[in-house]
Amino acid sequence: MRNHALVKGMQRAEVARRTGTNLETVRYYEKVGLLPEPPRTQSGYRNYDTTHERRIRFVLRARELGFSLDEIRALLRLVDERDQPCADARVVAATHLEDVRAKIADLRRMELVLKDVVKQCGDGTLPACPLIETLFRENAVT
Amino acid sequence: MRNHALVKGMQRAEVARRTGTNLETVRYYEKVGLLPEPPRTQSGYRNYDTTHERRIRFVLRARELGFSLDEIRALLRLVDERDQPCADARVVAATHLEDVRAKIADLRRMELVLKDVVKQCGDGTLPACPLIETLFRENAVT
DNA sequence: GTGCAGTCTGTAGCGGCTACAGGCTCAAGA
DNA sequence: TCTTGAGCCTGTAGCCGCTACAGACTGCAC
Repeated sequence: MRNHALVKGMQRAEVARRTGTNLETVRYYEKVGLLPEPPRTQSGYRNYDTTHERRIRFVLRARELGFSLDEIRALLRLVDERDQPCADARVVAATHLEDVRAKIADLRRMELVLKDVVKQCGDGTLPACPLIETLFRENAVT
Repeated sequence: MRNHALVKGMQRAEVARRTGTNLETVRYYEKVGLLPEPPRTQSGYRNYDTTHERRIRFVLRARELGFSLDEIRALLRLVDERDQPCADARVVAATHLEDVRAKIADLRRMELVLKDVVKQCGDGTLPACPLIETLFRENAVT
């Protein structure tokens, strides 16, 4: 049984395909310390297994939620090193949630102004352009 | 009258201070073609006037509204070259408005998930961490 | 054996700045 | 007059999160 080539691994292209990651991104994540260095074949090819795949998925899901790579590194360190990571992980997530809310607030301010100027521009046949005048005026956003 | 050293200009530090721009950013905007090259003094110092200041403010306001430098270049080209820039400018702004709305939608999705996991984590004393389990699970964001 | 696809490495590029090194210039003070 | 220090000049490198490409090697099919 053990001789059955214990859990045959996969190469970079396969793990990328299975996780929906760009091929180069996998190597990048390894380089920046998000992914442990996989074992290599005799000729130096990387050999991934399901733990790598699982970890890549973690990174991708966290990226989808907008976590920075630094935050993800922190989360993964908690996972790896702490028995009870929840309190610390919660802090990371709560801080990030505040960042996300701040970004939303910024974007909503932009949206309001943009919506207004586009409306004022009407069909664009005005002699003076409200958009351009807004941009030349001070305190466009307030 | 004309001999009165026609409109004495200012140097980079002053125009930066007056517009609230970082000193280096002014040079950067010149380098990437958002700002025309100002005249130089005999010793090569840049000499800005109020038209440069006005243009820098335009760029800053547009940045506050989230326009990319490419979009700003396009807007400025319209200002410089078109008699009636409003129709084209409106298209640039409307397109950007759509981008902003898409970003808001993305962030709101993130916010919902994050809010939920932070809430589930409670005070962080749970044995299993809902946040971390969510990240290891597929389709964190849906 | 020969082709071709896959992998390896290192490096450069994107956007939008920001910062710093190393050299010049300029104005004020001793 | 000489010096000192602040300001300006240039070019270049760094930040983030990838992405892409060059040039060399490997591995598999025909």
